[in-house]
Amino acid sequence: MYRTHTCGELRLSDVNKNVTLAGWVQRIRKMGAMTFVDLRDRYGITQLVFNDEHIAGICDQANKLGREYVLQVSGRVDERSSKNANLPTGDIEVLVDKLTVLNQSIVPPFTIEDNTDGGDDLRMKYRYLDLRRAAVRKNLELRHKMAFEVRSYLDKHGFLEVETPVLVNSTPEGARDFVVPSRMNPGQFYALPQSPQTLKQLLMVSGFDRYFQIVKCFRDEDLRADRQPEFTQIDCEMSFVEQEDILQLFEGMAKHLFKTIKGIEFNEPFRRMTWNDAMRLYGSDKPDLRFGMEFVEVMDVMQGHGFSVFDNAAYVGGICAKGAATYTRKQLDQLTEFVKRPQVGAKGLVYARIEADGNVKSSVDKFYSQETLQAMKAKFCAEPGDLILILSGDDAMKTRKQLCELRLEMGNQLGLRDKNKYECLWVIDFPLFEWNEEDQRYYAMHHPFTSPKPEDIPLLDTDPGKVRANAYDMVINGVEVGGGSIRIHDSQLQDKMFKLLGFTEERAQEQFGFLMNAFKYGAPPHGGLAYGLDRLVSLFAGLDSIRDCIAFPKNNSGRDVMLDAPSVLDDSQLEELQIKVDLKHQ
RNA sequence: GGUGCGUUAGUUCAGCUGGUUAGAAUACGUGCCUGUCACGCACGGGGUCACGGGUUCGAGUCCCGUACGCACCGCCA
Repeated sequence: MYRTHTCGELRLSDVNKNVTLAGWVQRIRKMGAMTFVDLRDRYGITQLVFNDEHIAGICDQANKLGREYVLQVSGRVDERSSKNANLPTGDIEVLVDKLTVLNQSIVPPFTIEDNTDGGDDLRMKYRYLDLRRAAVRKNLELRHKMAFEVRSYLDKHGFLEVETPVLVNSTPEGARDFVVPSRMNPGQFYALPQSPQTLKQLLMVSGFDRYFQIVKCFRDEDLRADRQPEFTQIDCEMSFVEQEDILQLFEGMAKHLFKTIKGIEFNEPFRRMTWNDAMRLYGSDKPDLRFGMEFVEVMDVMQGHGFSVFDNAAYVGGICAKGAATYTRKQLDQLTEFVKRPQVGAKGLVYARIEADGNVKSSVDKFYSQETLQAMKAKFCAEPGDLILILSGDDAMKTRKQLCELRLEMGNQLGLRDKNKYECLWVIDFPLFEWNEEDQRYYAMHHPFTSPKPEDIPLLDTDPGKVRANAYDMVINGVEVGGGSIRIHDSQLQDKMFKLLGFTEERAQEQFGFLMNAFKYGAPPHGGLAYGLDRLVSLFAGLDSIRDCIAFPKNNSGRDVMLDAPSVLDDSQLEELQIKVDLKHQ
């Protein structure tokens, strides 16, 4: 037996027991004829004492150890004379009788401690060492616990976990596919699923009326802090349900997670907001509701006074930052620069301070009377000490998105985005289509299987852009953690959708014939949703990047720097696949 | 495809308007130390300043390009 206890479990009640521990050397403190070693495993850290008074010469053995050596030690649990309140095991130590070095270690490239000196890049290259750190390990433990609670909740509600294939076929719409060549079918490729969307719909046709799967999905698109090329979805689908049934059940799942994992109870139903309101009030389909600062439109007040920037704009609106009138000229200039960055793209920023006497002092004073400015102040419900920030532009939607960036930045600067506060929201009534200016055609905003709202079906022929979908997203603290829709189960309506999306009958048949045919055999009404597990875990853990809750993540360029993947193939492998690599852009 | 920031010791970073031998902290090594827990003290080793080009009497420092990393925009049904 390698060990009788872990390095995290011994307490005062274990004093005088003879124990055997195994683990890694975290730190060595040499005191002459006595040496302390912090021994670490997954469960914690226990202090070992090597004392020459106890066993002659044992310090010499201990002094030859190095960081990350793997040890097995036996000895007696003693109460410490000076305790360490920072450690769960801080009341005790193990007085070592016998030391066995199970393995040596070369000096690690960074310190394996909570406050490591290693940068992200290096930690990823040696991720197996990084994962020894409690800070990273805790994220994976949280991930396990959340996945466990998801399974428990869904099992309790009659869901079956069914695995779907990873080698499937390529779909033209949506994200780029990762492809896998087929040796047995030369010149042909599988694609890795962007989501098991069509397969779970087929399971509904098969009568598995409550399906779920915690499943890897793959998208060959550029990465972000919250986007990996392979990520994990909690994928769910139900039959004989309406939108309300799905919202209720999965709001319940989110609440179950908050309760069991974080001990937070939500007594009220989650807020709901139409996509239109979200865009109008927050300029985003995933607003962060931890703070207010809703947009206020001020076209009526501010236009027609000779300030041509506003007079010629399609949208003039702003936000009121409570108590921010103390902002200095320098800070306001920095905000102006922030909105003028290419990533935001505004032309400029108009600001107005509400002074202690109630007067409004604005950067465009010369165009406006105090009376007009007071009318504006009233629209914002602004009070002395507040700061009003206004953007304008030719394109109302673009300007709102710029204002959204400014709102989030002000939320950050004013400390309104508390990581320990959670504001959950359903965004509903998404548009069914999105017009693409470049291609001069409609694309499905969600996916081509999303059903229109029944009352909007007539608009499909007259004004497709106005059709609303039975689609919904769950948003927590400005993060889209999940989304779904009620699907089309009628093959005629599905045909119509494909037509509107520019599919010829042949192409629709070729790409989705299997689904269309299945729907002819009695498809039940169905719908579902999928949560992004990585995003949920990073939100619960308060992380800035989903990488920190993934054991072996990819870097910004989609590379695994530890494995050095992707890599070129041997000629013999290419030969077998009958593939010739000819890089065009070199 | 684009924008911004970065690349200097094992690591994290400093290095100003260009100027003799490139620093700190930490890690590492050696020695001292019996109550440390970020132990302490002393000494020591450790650098192709990412790469290529240019400007200059002289480049870690200025300019151009490349590579890599991070954040973001586009993209992500």
